[in-house]
Amino acid sequence: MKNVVLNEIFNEMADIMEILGEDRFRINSNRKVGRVIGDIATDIEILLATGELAKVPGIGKSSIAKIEEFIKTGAIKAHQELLKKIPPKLLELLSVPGMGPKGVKAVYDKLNVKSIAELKGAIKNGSFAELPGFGDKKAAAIIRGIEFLEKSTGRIRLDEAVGAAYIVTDLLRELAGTQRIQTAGSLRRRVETIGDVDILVSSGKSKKASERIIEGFTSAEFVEEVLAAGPTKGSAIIRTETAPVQVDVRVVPKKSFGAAAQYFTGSKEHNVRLREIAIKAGLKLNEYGLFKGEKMVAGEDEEEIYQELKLAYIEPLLREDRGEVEAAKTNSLPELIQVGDIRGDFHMHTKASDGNCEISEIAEAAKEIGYKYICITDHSRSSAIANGLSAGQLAEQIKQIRKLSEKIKGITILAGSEVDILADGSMDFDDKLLAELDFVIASIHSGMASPREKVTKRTLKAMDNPYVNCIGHPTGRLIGQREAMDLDIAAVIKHAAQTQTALEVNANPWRLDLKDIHCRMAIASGVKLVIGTDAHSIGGLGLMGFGVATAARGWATKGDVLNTLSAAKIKSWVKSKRPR
DNA sequence: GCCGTTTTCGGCCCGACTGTTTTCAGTCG
Repeated sequence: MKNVVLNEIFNEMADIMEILGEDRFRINSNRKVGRVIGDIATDIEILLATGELAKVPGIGKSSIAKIEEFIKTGAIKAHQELLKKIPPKLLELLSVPGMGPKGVKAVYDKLNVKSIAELKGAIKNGSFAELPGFGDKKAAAIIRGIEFLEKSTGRIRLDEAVGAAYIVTDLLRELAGTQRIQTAGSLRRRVETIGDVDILVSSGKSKKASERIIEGFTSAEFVEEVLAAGPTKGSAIIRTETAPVQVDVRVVPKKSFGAAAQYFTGSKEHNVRLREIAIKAGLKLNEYGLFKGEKMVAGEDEEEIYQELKLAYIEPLLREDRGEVEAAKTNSLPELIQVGDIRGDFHMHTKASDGNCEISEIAEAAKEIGYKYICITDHSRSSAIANGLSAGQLAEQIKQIRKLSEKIKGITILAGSEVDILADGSMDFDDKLLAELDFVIASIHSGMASPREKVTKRTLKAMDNPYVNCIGHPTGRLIGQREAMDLDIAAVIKHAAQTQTALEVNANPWRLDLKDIHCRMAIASGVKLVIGTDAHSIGGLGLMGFGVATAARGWATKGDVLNTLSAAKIKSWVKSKRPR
């Protein structure tokens, strides 16, 4: 798919135009085109060919011409022209916290600084601080920004963000004057990676109460560095078990709590849409409330804001300006799947392969959660590193599972396997053995760097096997660590629909694979999702929420997810693909 | 550059904090 590279091109054009000081509305427009392309789950070439692209909001004639040019020639002239206007490394300066387009233009024009390395030099020799509008403090802030950039790994995983949020909310709860506490931002929307953690607090009326809360936060022992501390907002880098995390705390009055929650949950693009709707209705929306003139018409609760704007309530998970505002207008939002709808977990490992607990232990733990069934899916023999089971060992395990499922009351234990898809697309076990299993997940664990055609073909062939019920972690990505395979996801989804094969939403926060927009694409094609925690321990079962959130971000309803069915229904679903 | 139950022209989201300023621009979210 050319979506990703087009997304980058349009963003780069916007960045360059911003440095050059061009019209900000055109800049915004280009940025929006980039984002919209990045969010689209369908191959942009297909959209272009079918004429659907013209219907996508935000993409106009001029952008369509550019996209067409790119698909035909592999480049966009306007983009090339812009690139000629600035030195290649200048854009990296924008990534330094504290350096915006104006700052970049100033250091380039006046000091001929063309890269982060040269910026460092200009700060060291003092020329930076002498620029008009700059100074010693700004110089120090930029140096800190560069250091942060050098040591940080960028965005953090969801589980890390959740951990950081706990550290801070635990403290805030203990502080005098705090009333309601709510995590907001991308963490509340359960975006796959988080830049910084936003936490919202409501406090009593006095300004002092608010100041004390910010002070309590910024002076906490876990704070490594205070980035900003005003009367209502504090921003700090905190220590966590894994990485340093930036946390922003905002204190708002009780009557504005809902408006602030709405505002700080974002996404920015979603909020822009809401404010536009407000303006058209003669209202004004900000973090303090929805106003008609001076009068507040909504603000204490989030729901009333949407209500007053004549929109159905939009769940945080959907607030990305990916069509949810339009759906809210016509009251056609999906009823999203929730953790409570999940009746069982399909993907887990035990001591037999690379897990650390017994089947009985994980079954009891699952029963405790309230599941009606689990499916044991240890690795197959080719996953030697993961101590994969031989055919004989799996046959033994199946017997063991049947006995345990009888013995442990209140939960059904299904016998499954996470079978390797071999290099030629065949399965690591023969069909006779696979036929003994209740559910088969097929996964690629090797040759992930192979060319697109090869990894795609492998996956398609696996789905042709009548005993394969689900493709595990279809793209193989590890967030922040390993790129996804160069898989033709559109082809995989199409074939999944044709072969009645489900696609996994691996709930492990390292994976979240399929990711949200791929889930949406699969659902649109009628493909069922299976949410699996890929637990390697009892604690791993607790990751289900991340998978459910990811599916819901892809607009999944209960009906789109196999985990919401009973064990009996699962069995008949499996049976319907098998030869009679 | 994009868009239209106030518009095919004339608009286009909002506020906190910081630093360098004597009233505001830049950056961030």
